Amino acid sequence: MEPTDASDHRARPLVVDGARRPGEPALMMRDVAARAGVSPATVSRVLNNAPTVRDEYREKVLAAIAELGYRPNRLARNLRRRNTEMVGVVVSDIENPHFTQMVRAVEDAAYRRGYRVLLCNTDESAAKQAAYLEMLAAERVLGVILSPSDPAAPEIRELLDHSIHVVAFDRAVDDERADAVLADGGAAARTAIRHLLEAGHERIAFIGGPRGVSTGAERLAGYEQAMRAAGLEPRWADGGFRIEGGQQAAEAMLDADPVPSALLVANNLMTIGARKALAARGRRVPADVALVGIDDPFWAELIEPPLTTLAQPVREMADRAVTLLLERISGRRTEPRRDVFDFELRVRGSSVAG
Amino acid sequence: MEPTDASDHRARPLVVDGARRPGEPALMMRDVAARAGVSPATVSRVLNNAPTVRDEYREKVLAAIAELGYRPNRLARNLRRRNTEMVGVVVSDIENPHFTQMVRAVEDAAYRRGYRVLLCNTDESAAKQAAYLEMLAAERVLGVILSPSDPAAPEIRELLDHSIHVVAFDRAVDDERADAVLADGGAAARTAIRHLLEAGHERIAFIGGPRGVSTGAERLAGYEQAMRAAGLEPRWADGGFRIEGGQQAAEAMLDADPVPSALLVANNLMTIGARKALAARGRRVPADVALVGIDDPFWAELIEPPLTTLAQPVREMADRAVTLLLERISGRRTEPRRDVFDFELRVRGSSVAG
DNA sequence: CTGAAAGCGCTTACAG
DNA sequence: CTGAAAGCGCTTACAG
Repeated sequence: MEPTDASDHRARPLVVDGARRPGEPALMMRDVAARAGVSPATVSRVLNNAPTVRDEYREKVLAAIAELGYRPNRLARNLRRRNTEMVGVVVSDIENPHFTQMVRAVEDAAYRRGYRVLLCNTDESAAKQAAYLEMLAAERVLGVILSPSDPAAPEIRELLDHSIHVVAFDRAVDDERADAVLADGGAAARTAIRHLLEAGHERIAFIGGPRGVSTGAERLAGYEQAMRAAGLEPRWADGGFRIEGGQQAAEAMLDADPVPSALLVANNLMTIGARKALAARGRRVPADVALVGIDDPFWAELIEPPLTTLAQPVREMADRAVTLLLERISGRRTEPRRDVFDFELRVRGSSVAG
Repeated sequence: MEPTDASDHRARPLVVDGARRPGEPALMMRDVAARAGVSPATVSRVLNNAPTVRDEYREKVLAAIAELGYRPNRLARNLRRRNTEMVGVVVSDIENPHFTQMVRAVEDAAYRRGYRVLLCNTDESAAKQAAYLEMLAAERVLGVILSPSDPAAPEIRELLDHSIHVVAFDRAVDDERADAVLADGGAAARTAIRHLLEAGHERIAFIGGPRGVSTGAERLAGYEQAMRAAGLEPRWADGGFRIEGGQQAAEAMLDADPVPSALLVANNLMTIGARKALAARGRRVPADVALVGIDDPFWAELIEPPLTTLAQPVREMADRAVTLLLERISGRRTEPRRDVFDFELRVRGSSVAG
């Protein structure tokens, strides 16, 4: 038996022949009202759990709903109430396990609270982000959880102007009225460098992401800072947060002189690319080159050697994002808020000799 | 002051700096109409690309829209038109890379055709599937692409009764009015067994999924059939399509006598579990035990040895599912249709000596 | 506590 | 080709 959740009010009618005939006009509130001998207003009150309905009526209405198999039309309610119960979730690549985890966690948190998720995948494209944000505005969603491809997009301002709440997730947005749930990528990079320094490395190179997004910029800054603090020369390349970019950047570094003894890679996709490059160049991990990746995708433990990572508390962060959104929606909070979480270093075989 | 039509009771201030002040009532069609000197009906026609609008008016309307920053309210259109541009996508676990690929591909195909995706994650729970399908019905989505946790759920019938189209994806549903886009899991299992027989294996065990869903049932049937045809005794266990289940099933098999020389695993999550079991028991792949997995997740090429898999053409299938849905929506087709795709064997290191 | 009536912001037959 | 008017199916002040 499945655990039944509270929202599951499936008092199922005995429909005589198994099904209403298809194509029949959908039932409306007034049909239920007629059957129950009350007004549509009363039906509406029952459906919305208004406390003021007499028990006798409530039961009649519930019975009529069950007998007829009535299903309210949300479209009408949404128009009347001028909003929906939907939350837009905008990510740049849902196939990236980091975002998959996040989408999953947001969906979960939203579902538990009675909200639904409209999924928007922007492919790191500013144009697609713009199209989606416009659509979310037109659709009058309650709020948007946004991991921006373009943090300065004018559509973000427009959403906020229309009082549609925005929570920046994972990556910051420029507009200061948005809430934000972020992880401290600068600290993550510094932690990683410290770990590699302790393991005796000095020639530590960095494969970074686009500096136009906050995660790209701050992870690079953290790396440079940690290297300079240790009296070492930073050396880095931009892999665009993509597999191929990571591979190309790593290949170039491995072909250069001196060859790095350790590689810090700024996201999980580029780490896949870096591993390909290492394999292609015949470099063993960690004997020849140590490898540390930011993000903790589930495959980190599947590969050989397992990948040392910096992990964000994705579920907690997703939960927080939904919480912040609901605080704003309910009006309990009006000032923007910015929560920053810490990464956690997970040492595995790719950075230390087994 | 703006030039206002006498009928416009809501004189609207000029927008000075490009941004409307937050909290102001949203612009409506009649505001645009007043500014352009036409009726709301004409604004609507322009917005919907009705061919009958005089060019001069069209331009005036477009200009007014741009100047005011008007964004139509989809909620109202949806109510009036009695539908939405949304498609529900229901999967049992979006974190399962197989479904991630599928959701991604469906989102892509839907986006290109102007539809949006409402994401529903059921966690293999019949109750959650029921709640989501009810919501999709209430929301009057155009259609549902469904990989069912519960193929016999009464909500599926209800959707179809309400003329909301359903395309079963990956897994079949009982109701015959639904379209279906499936892959031939029986043939996949037979192909896998043939491959292992050719490699000289005879003690081939199978880790299957729940027989309550079509993929679980038919992959098992294909395995049994192929084994019997080869004069071999089938041996299988149910791993519930989950990592832990796959691990437990594999451990039991490895502890039994005789130990299988090859393992066919019915989905990618259980394959992860099987690998854990093999590692825990100190069995080398493929030297001690060959391993073949159904599904071709991206991590199959990342691990050591790379995993031999049976791959579904997920993108093609997703495209087809969206196509079938749109055929039904447009009324171009009224009879249900069922498309079955073939898996493809991808031989990698886990099943043949390197 | 309940009902009649207005209204959410569009679209679309209908008449001109 | 265009506009006035009705209506999509609910919710919610308002009056009783």
